Amino acid sequence: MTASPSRGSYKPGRIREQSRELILQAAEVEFARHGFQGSTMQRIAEAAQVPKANIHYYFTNKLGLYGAVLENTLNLWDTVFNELSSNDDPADVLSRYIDAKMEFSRTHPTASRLFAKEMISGAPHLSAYLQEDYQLWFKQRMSVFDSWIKQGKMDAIEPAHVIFMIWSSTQYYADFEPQILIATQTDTLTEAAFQEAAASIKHIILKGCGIRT
Amino acid sequence: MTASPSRGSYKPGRIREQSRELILQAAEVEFARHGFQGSTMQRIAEAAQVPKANIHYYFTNKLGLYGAVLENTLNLWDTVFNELSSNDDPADVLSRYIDAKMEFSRTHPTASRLFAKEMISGAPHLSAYLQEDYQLWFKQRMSVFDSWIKQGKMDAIEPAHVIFMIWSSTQYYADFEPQILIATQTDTLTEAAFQEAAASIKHIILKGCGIRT
DNA sequence: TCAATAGCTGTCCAATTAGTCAAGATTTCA
DNA sequence: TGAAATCTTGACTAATTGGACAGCTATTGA
Repeated sequence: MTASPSRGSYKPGRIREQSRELILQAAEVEFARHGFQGSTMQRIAEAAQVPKANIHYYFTNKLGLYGAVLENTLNLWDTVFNELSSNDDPADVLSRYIDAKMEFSRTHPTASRLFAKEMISGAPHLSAYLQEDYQLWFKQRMSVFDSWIKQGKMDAIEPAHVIFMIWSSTQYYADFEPQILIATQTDTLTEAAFQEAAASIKHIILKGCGIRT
Repeated sequence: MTASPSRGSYKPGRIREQSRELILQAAEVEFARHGFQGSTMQRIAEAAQVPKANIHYYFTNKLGLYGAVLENTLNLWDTVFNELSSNDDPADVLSRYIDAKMEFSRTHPTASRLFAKEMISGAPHLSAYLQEDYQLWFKQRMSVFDSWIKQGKMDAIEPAHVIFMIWSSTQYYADFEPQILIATQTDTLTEAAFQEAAASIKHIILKGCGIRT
């Protein structure tokens, strides 16, 4: 609203994209750690190494910034969600999906944490995104499981719970990292540790669902 | 520091306990939903239906209140943690433990969420509690699993990952309730839903670990 | 009954922080 | 080059909020 482009035959600068991205990244880390209210524009500005007023040039207000971060993050999630494709071989599909989710936890822990915090807070800013598309996606995947059950390819377990188990166990390694580190008495989760965890999860889920590998 | 009991042969009132408890309960809900920074003393006061200044009479400051809430909560957790007793029958032990954890998620969702938020934030106020005792507990349970593996009572899976799977999947139904509600298109998680979830988790974990029931 | 102690709260204050703004610097392209 | 558009930022403001505190009421036990 500050400067409205009246009829300028101007170039929609690419500085814009760079600066926005820089700020968004800093904001994601800040929001994931301290939540919406707990984050300060000042700290985000410092992390992004720009003056605070510069953030307000690119984003209308704090909520707008938060929304932009959330949207950014949700696009990432979508990619991983859709990794759960339908296929005739449940062992193959679920293995891939668990690996993809686990890889996401490893490479995008802050995105996972941001999402988790939103959920725990009652998803006040997420409910808009998680409506019809999401429910459709969920229903479709459920029906794939159902068909596997009908074909005797897996045990008769309510598919929703299987999906929830995959989500929870994989996200745990991003969201609850401090607890894992303390419990296992290590100080970083290595890539090898993630692979070992993924292997364990795959073993338990597949075998636990009666899926032949 | 306001009124120091110099040498009063007085009775350490029981009003104290009541008021403290009232405030703690309101604070737990508030902190679980909005986190430490996001919570305001004013809102907690309103929820507890006491003037804000009254909270400051019982608790030194916001951090002190938060610490008290956290300590309260951790005592609850301990009880459930210790449900994982050692016993010769893994099916029995794990079944009971999963049920206990699930029951905790159902009856104490705010405690679960508070704990989760702390973890996701890097456990800044929790690290003190989660040191030696916790690590000892974890090691001991791990060795129980190891003995089961040695006795051929379960598959050779790194015990830590099994415990993490139990924790994550059971806590999920408290922490990520909004997501579950949206996905399953219901508006409350009934006791029956919890039992069904517990049954699924038990099926998958036990069978997945190769534990005979 | 009556101090002494414990419990309560309205009012105020200082610090933090989101957001504004206007002036200036830089970039773009005709 | 130059003027229009875009970008930058220091300084300021208003609102929120944690916390202090003095004076008050209620409870207790002798």
